[in-house]
Amino acid sequence: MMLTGDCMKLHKRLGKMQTKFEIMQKPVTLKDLARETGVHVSTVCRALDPNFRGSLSDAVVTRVRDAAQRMGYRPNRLASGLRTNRTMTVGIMLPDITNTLFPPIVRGVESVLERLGYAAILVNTDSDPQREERLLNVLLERGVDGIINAAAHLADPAFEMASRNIPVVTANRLTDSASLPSVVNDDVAGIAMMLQHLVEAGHRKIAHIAGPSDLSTGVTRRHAFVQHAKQLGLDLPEIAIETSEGYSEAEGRASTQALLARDWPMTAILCANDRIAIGAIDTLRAVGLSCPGDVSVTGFNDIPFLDRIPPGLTTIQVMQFDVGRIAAELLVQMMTDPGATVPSNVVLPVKLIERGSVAAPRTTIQHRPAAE
Amino acid sequence: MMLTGDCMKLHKRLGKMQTKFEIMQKPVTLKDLARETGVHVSTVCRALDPNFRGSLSDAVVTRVRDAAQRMGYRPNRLASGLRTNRTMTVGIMLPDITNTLFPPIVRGVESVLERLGYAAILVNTDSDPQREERLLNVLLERGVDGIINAAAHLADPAFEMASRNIPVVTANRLTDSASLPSVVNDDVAGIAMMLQHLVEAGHRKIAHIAGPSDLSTGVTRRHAFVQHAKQLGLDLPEIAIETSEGYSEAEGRASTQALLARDWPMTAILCANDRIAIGAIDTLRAVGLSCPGDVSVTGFNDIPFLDRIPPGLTTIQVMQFDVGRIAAELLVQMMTDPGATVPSNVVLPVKLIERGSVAAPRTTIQHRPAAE
DNA sequence: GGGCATCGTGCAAACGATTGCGTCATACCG
DNA sequence: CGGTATGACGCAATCGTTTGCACGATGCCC
Repeated sequence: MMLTGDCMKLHKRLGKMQTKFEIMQKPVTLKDLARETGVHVSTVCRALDPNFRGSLSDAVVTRVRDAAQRMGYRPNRLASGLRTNRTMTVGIMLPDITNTLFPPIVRGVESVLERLGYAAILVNTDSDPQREERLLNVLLERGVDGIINAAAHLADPAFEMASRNIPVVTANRLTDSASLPSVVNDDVAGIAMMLQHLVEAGHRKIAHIAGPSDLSTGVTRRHAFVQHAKQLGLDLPEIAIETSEGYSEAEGRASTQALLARDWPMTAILCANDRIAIGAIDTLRAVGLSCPGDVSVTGFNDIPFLDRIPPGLTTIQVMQFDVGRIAAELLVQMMTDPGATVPSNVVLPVKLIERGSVAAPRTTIQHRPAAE
Repeated sequence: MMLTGDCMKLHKRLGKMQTKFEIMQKPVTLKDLARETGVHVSTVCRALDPNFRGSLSDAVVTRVRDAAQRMGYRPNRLASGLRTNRTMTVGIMLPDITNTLFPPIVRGVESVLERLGYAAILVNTDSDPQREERLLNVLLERGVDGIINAAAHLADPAFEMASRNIPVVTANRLTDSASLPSVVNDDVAGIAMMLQHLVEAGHRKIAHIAGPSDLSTGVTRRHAFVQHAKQLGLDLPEIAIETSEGYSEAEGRASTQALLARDWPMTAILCANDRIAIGAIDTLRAVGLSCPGDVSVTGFNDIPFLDRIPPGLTTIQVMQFDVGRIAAELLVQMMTDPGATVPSNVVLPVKLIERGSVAAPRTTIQHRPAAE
């Protein structure tokens, strides 16, 4: 009877193993180490725990550790996580990793988490709230210890909910709720510097292509633009601002067409980010206007390779790696000491990078191409 | 006694909860659903299993599912994975996500895995074997069901080992061992096309900056270059080839300096990838040579924004998204049906993109800048 | 009407690691 | 020498799901 049972079991196991991974050896567990070293599995567990605050004889500890080393023991984080409720895994949520703005954030996050033994599950929301909610579940089902959200929308009910049960830090963007710790760039200062720069170059009629109005970067930069334009006493009619639906070259092109169609004699366009600015320059060129000859254009972020793309976009350099790094540091604090309330909102300094896309305005401004 | 124990427990639990996440409710489990619906937890489990092949009364199924919905049940993948040995999580290993070559691969992988309910743990090796081994452990400890390795070195003992116990597919690169399924671009065809293109433009003295010799892309492209150069009857001395240590602009600059120092009258440099090519053009310009006027330069991969960088690099377009997508499809096959031996090596077609960095060679070739 | 298949559920043992508590034995103190 | 503190370990429950098996009930056939 017993024999039969064992045979069956063995047979099945072989049946499974003989498929592809022939030499597949079962991973060694604490139980195996216990058998090998002749102590109880609980003792093995403690011997392997680097910060175990109890007492074990040195003999046992070294014996266990040697065995673990020798037999290639690899802790099973699933089991461990099930028991302790800590998986040493965090979630990173971002709009789209192919957007060059985000990889540095990821590396920044990893730069602090990896040392501490964390791994990161990465998900791309494509700015789709439905996907975002689904992916949030994907993370929670896997018991992540915390989440870094670089895809935050201003209104983000799912995350508001989640953040009640699990540490969440937003990176690069903010949520409406001030309760969420965040790490962002100094959008206000960046816009102020840029506007100042344009004015110093002689511009007085400056248009703005704003980012999406459901993103903090969109509204913050837009608001900063309006505020500082007023302070500087600039002429700022409604039609000087066009709000794009997304941070893409295509949106930049479309928005620029819209601006041009309005017949406002702008001499510069301050764009909410680099990709929009690139699109803007595309459209300017397409209608026969040159940048910076006819219209100056500025960006935001200073994405990679931007320095190599003519005419060289004058932009605001942000520290994306540090955004990720500091966000991770906050998250670690929250994860390790849930008691400490760490809801800080870190704002990182930015820097103006002058390139070739800004020049003094022409005395005679010719807005529509002659051909039209 | 029992009472005291319970009190203690309760006290502790409260102590933990009252910290930051006040309203933190315990996640609802199968047990909760069982209590709620009045059936056994095993029944609940089956009722929730979409492809359960047994029989359950419709009444119970709907009752359970309703309760699950209502109470916000979220399956615990840790527990599930512990029991079934399937975590619905895969590992993606790549050299560096900030290298724009890799994000599309990641999205390609996700495009197939996400639909099937998989999540991805992403790790960056920085091409450091030590890190690679450590990160491999990070993945295995978390019980990933499979690994997509886009950071493969030619000799990769760790992965050879791992691939005996768990499905592994290499993407974009190959390993020495033919046993690992892989998805790569047609490096040979790409180099052949490019060489042909240069020859048709009139070049006969073509140098090559090869990629690192521990990477399949490095040696494959180099080998293809040599083969086709011979076939085309080109003059190809040893000094026409410089092997770089990495796929970076800096390496491209250094290698180009080395080539220039050799006094071989090359009229074109075929670079192993775009970033090397960009570096090459940098150096040419630095010593007063123009591209394509004095020396034609070509790349490989067609990374984003390349079309916007002057003079417009003529390059080979690869389908990185599909590399990821197909690698994931292979992986899924291997994960779901370990019996089927799927070790195929998929090679994706490439395409020549003509831009401005290739021109006919000058009749009079002047190699060292006049100033030197 | 007895026997037998089938259906709908329950039972309980896993999976591997963690941890509060209990239990020895030794050491030490008065 | 009795008693107690302490050190070194074992015991067993627990985390949440899964799944082979058992078990009662119903239906069906001869």
